[in-house]
Amino acid sequence: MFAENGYVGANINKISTAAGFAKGTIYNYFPSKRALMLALIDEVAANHTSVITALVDTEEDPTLRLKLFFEAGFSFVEQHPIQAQIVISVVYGHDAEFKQRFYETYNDLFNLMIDDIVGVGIAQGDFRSTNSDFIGALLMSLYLGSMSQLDPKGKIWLDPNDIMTFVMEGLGQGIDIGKNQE
Amino acid sequence: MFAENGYVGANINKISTAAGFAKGTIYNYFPSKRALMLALIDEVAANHTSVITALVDTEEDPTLRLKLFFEAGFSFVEQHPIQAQIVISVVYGHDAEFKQRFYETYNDLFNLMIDDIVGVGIAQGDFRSTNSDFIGALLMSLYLGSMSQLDPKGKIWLDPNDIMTFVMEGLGQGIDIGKNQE
Amino acid sequence: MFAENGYVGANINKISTAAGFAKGTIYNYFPSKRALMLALIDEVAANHTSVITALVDTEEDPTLRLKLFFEAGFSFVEQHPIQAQIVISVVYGHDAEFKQRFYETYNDLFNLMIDDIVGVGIAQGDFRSTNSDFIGALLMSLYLGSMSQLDPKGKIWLDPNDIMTFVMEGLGQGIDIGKNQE
Amino acid sequence: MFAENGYVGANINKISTAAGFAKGTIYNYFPSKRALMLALIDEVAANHTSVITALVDTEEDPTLRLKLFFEAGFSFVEQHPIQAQIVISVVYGHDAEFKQRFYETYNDLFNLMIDDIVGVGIAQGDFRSTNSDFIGALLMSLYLGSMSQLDPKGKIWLDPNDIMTFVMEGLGQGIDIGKNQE
DNA sequence: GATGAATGAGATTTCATTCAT
DNA sequence: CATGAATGAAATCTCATTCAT
Repeated sequence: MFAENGYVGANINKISTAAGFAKGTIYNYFPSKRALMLALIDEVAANHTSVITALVDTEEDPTLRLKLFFEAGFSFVEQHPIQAQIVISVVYGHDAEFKQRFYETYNDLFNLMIDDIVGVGIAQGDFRSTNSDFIGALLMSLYLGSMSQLDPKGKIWLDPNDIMTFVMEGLGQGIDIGKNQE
Repeated sequence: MFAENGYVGANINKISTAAGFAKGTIYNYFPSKRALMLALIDEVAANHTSVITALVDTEEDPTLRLKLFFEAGFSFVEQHPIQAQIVISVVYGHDAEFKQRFYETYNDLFNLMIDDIVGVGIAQGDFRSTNSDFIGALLMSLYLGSMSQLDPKGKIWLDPNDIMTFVMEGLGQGIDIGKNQE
Repeated sequence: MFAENGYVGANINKISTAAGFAKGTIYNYFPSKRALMLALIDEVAANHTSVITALVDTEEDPTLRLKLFFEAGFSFVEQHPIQAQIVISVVYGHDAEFKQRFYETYNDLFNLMIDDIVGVGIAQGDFRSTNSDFIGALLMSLYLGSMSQLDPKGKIWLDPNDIMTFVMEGLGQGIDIGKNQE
Repeated sequence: MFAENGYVGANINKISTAAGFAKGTIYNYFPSKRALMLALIDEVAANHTSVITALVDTEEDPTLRLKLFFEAGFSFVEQHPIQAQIVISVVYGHDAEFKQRFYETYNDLFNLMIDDIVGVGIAQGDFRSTNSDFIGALLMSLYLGSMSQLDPKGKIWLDPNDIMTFVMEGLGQGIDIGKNQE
């Protein structure tokens, strides 16, 4: 409900009914609609982070880790489009408290990208750049932007492989771009 | 108000008061809150499109035109952060009618990017890719994503020049990335 | 407007526009919407009353006068359906002030029917009844009821001649009923 | 409230307060003011129809059935003046949807009068006329017209017996008219 | 005298939240 | 522990009326 209609657009009554409970039951578990949304953000963040981290940690090479980050990320989006939509809703929404909660709960993921992948990659000379913060932020921005290009069935319009290729190219690898995009 | 709080969060009463009018006065000019929002989308689209088109049309070379697109785009965002926020609000929001209106009113800009810049650039061999649709969508996505990284003062977190450099690199030019990012 | 939508349903703005004036102009002539309606009731009453009285007064015999009353009445309704609708609106409406004004302004017509036609008719033995008030009220009720059976083109569904025949029969005359109704 | 002030004049806030509830409670049972009114029309129609039908069906002779129709009808009006006022409000009001609902829900009553009473009465030679539709419509019109002559206490100004006598006379019976009118 | 932009009281409707059962 | 009827603040929208031009 939150994913489909946004926080204000979501309706506690419909949420509870869809969940198979009565309206009041929600208030036995969450003190308010707002608290429910915050709990949801936490849950999504935990899932999202663990899926990506788990896969990224199977490799050590920064380039491979970066690829795995995007792969795991896009895979998460395709398999959990509703959770992804929640993220988009919060990131591009208007609620300061939700945004803050998002940045808090996704802190690990940002650090993974900026320090453990890009930072190490630059230090080892794998990536052409002197500024890991910029590159990290750019890549996260590109990732979030791609996520938001969901069609209703949760399929990302821009092919993940093509995006990765484009990114690798920008970071110094030479591969043909766009070949997977039909 | 729409920019700051989103469509649902905005309040007609506060909007009118902030504009120095009484509640009812708005309804002498717009039949509904929704119609006001649609008019706003149209106005922003017209401004946004004309600023970018005007600058892009001063050059003929696809590479230069692409640079000018981003320059004009980021310049518009920095000078009109509130209008930019409206765009973000619509693009990443939950209202289907607003989204459709956005895509209708921004049609020219999408065509400019995809056909007139990327399409021509690929045809001339300036850009390494065979798929102008993908590249065009990716670049528009990157542009919109960057726009949304506004801080409250309207300053984009990611430096426009760096983004352009990254893009040029991905498309086949060789310049150091991230040097302008402090 | 009042006829079509009722007093509350009528809109001062549309009224003035349809009249070819600006909204404010009405208030140069009438202190309020209510005053406008009251003036309208007076005007309709004057028309209505004078049309019926003029025709009824061309005869002296109560039976003929009663026939002329209905003839003139139905003729007025068919030629001025909108004015007739105003009358219905007031008589069957919910505004006490309007109703009172109606009974005041239609006082002459009620007296014409009850005293000058039915009263005289009973006194002369033309009508079988001992109660002119009842018969007068019944006939006025029947007249108003018939008036209200207007279709949008102002045509009364019940044929006036048939109603008159029915009435005459009830009052002691013998003519076939319903023959004019197709 | 609807009876007293008409549909537009009635106020949801006052309705709910008078009913001993808060404003919003009504909306737990009816989706809109309009839906509430339609439900009310249906309920009144069901009551009204069943009271009349039940009594009319105790006799077989058309003349007696016609008398019982008026008796039951006027009895209903005197015992449920507020429900009667609702009917008047709808029949002589300006809302097309309400009118249509009225004619739909009162269809059985119209058929009872036109086909089962007047039609049969004419066929059997009890009523002098060749047109059951006209007589039926006239009698329904007379009935509705009489109903609307309510004083605030629900007492009909025109005595039901007198109206019935008048009607019987018009249809071919010979009884003194108006003797019961005090 | 005509105008119509501005007004704001008041109406309907929504929905998060409470709480007695 | 679950329920859902009741609540009322708050939001959108209407429209008779005012008044400066």
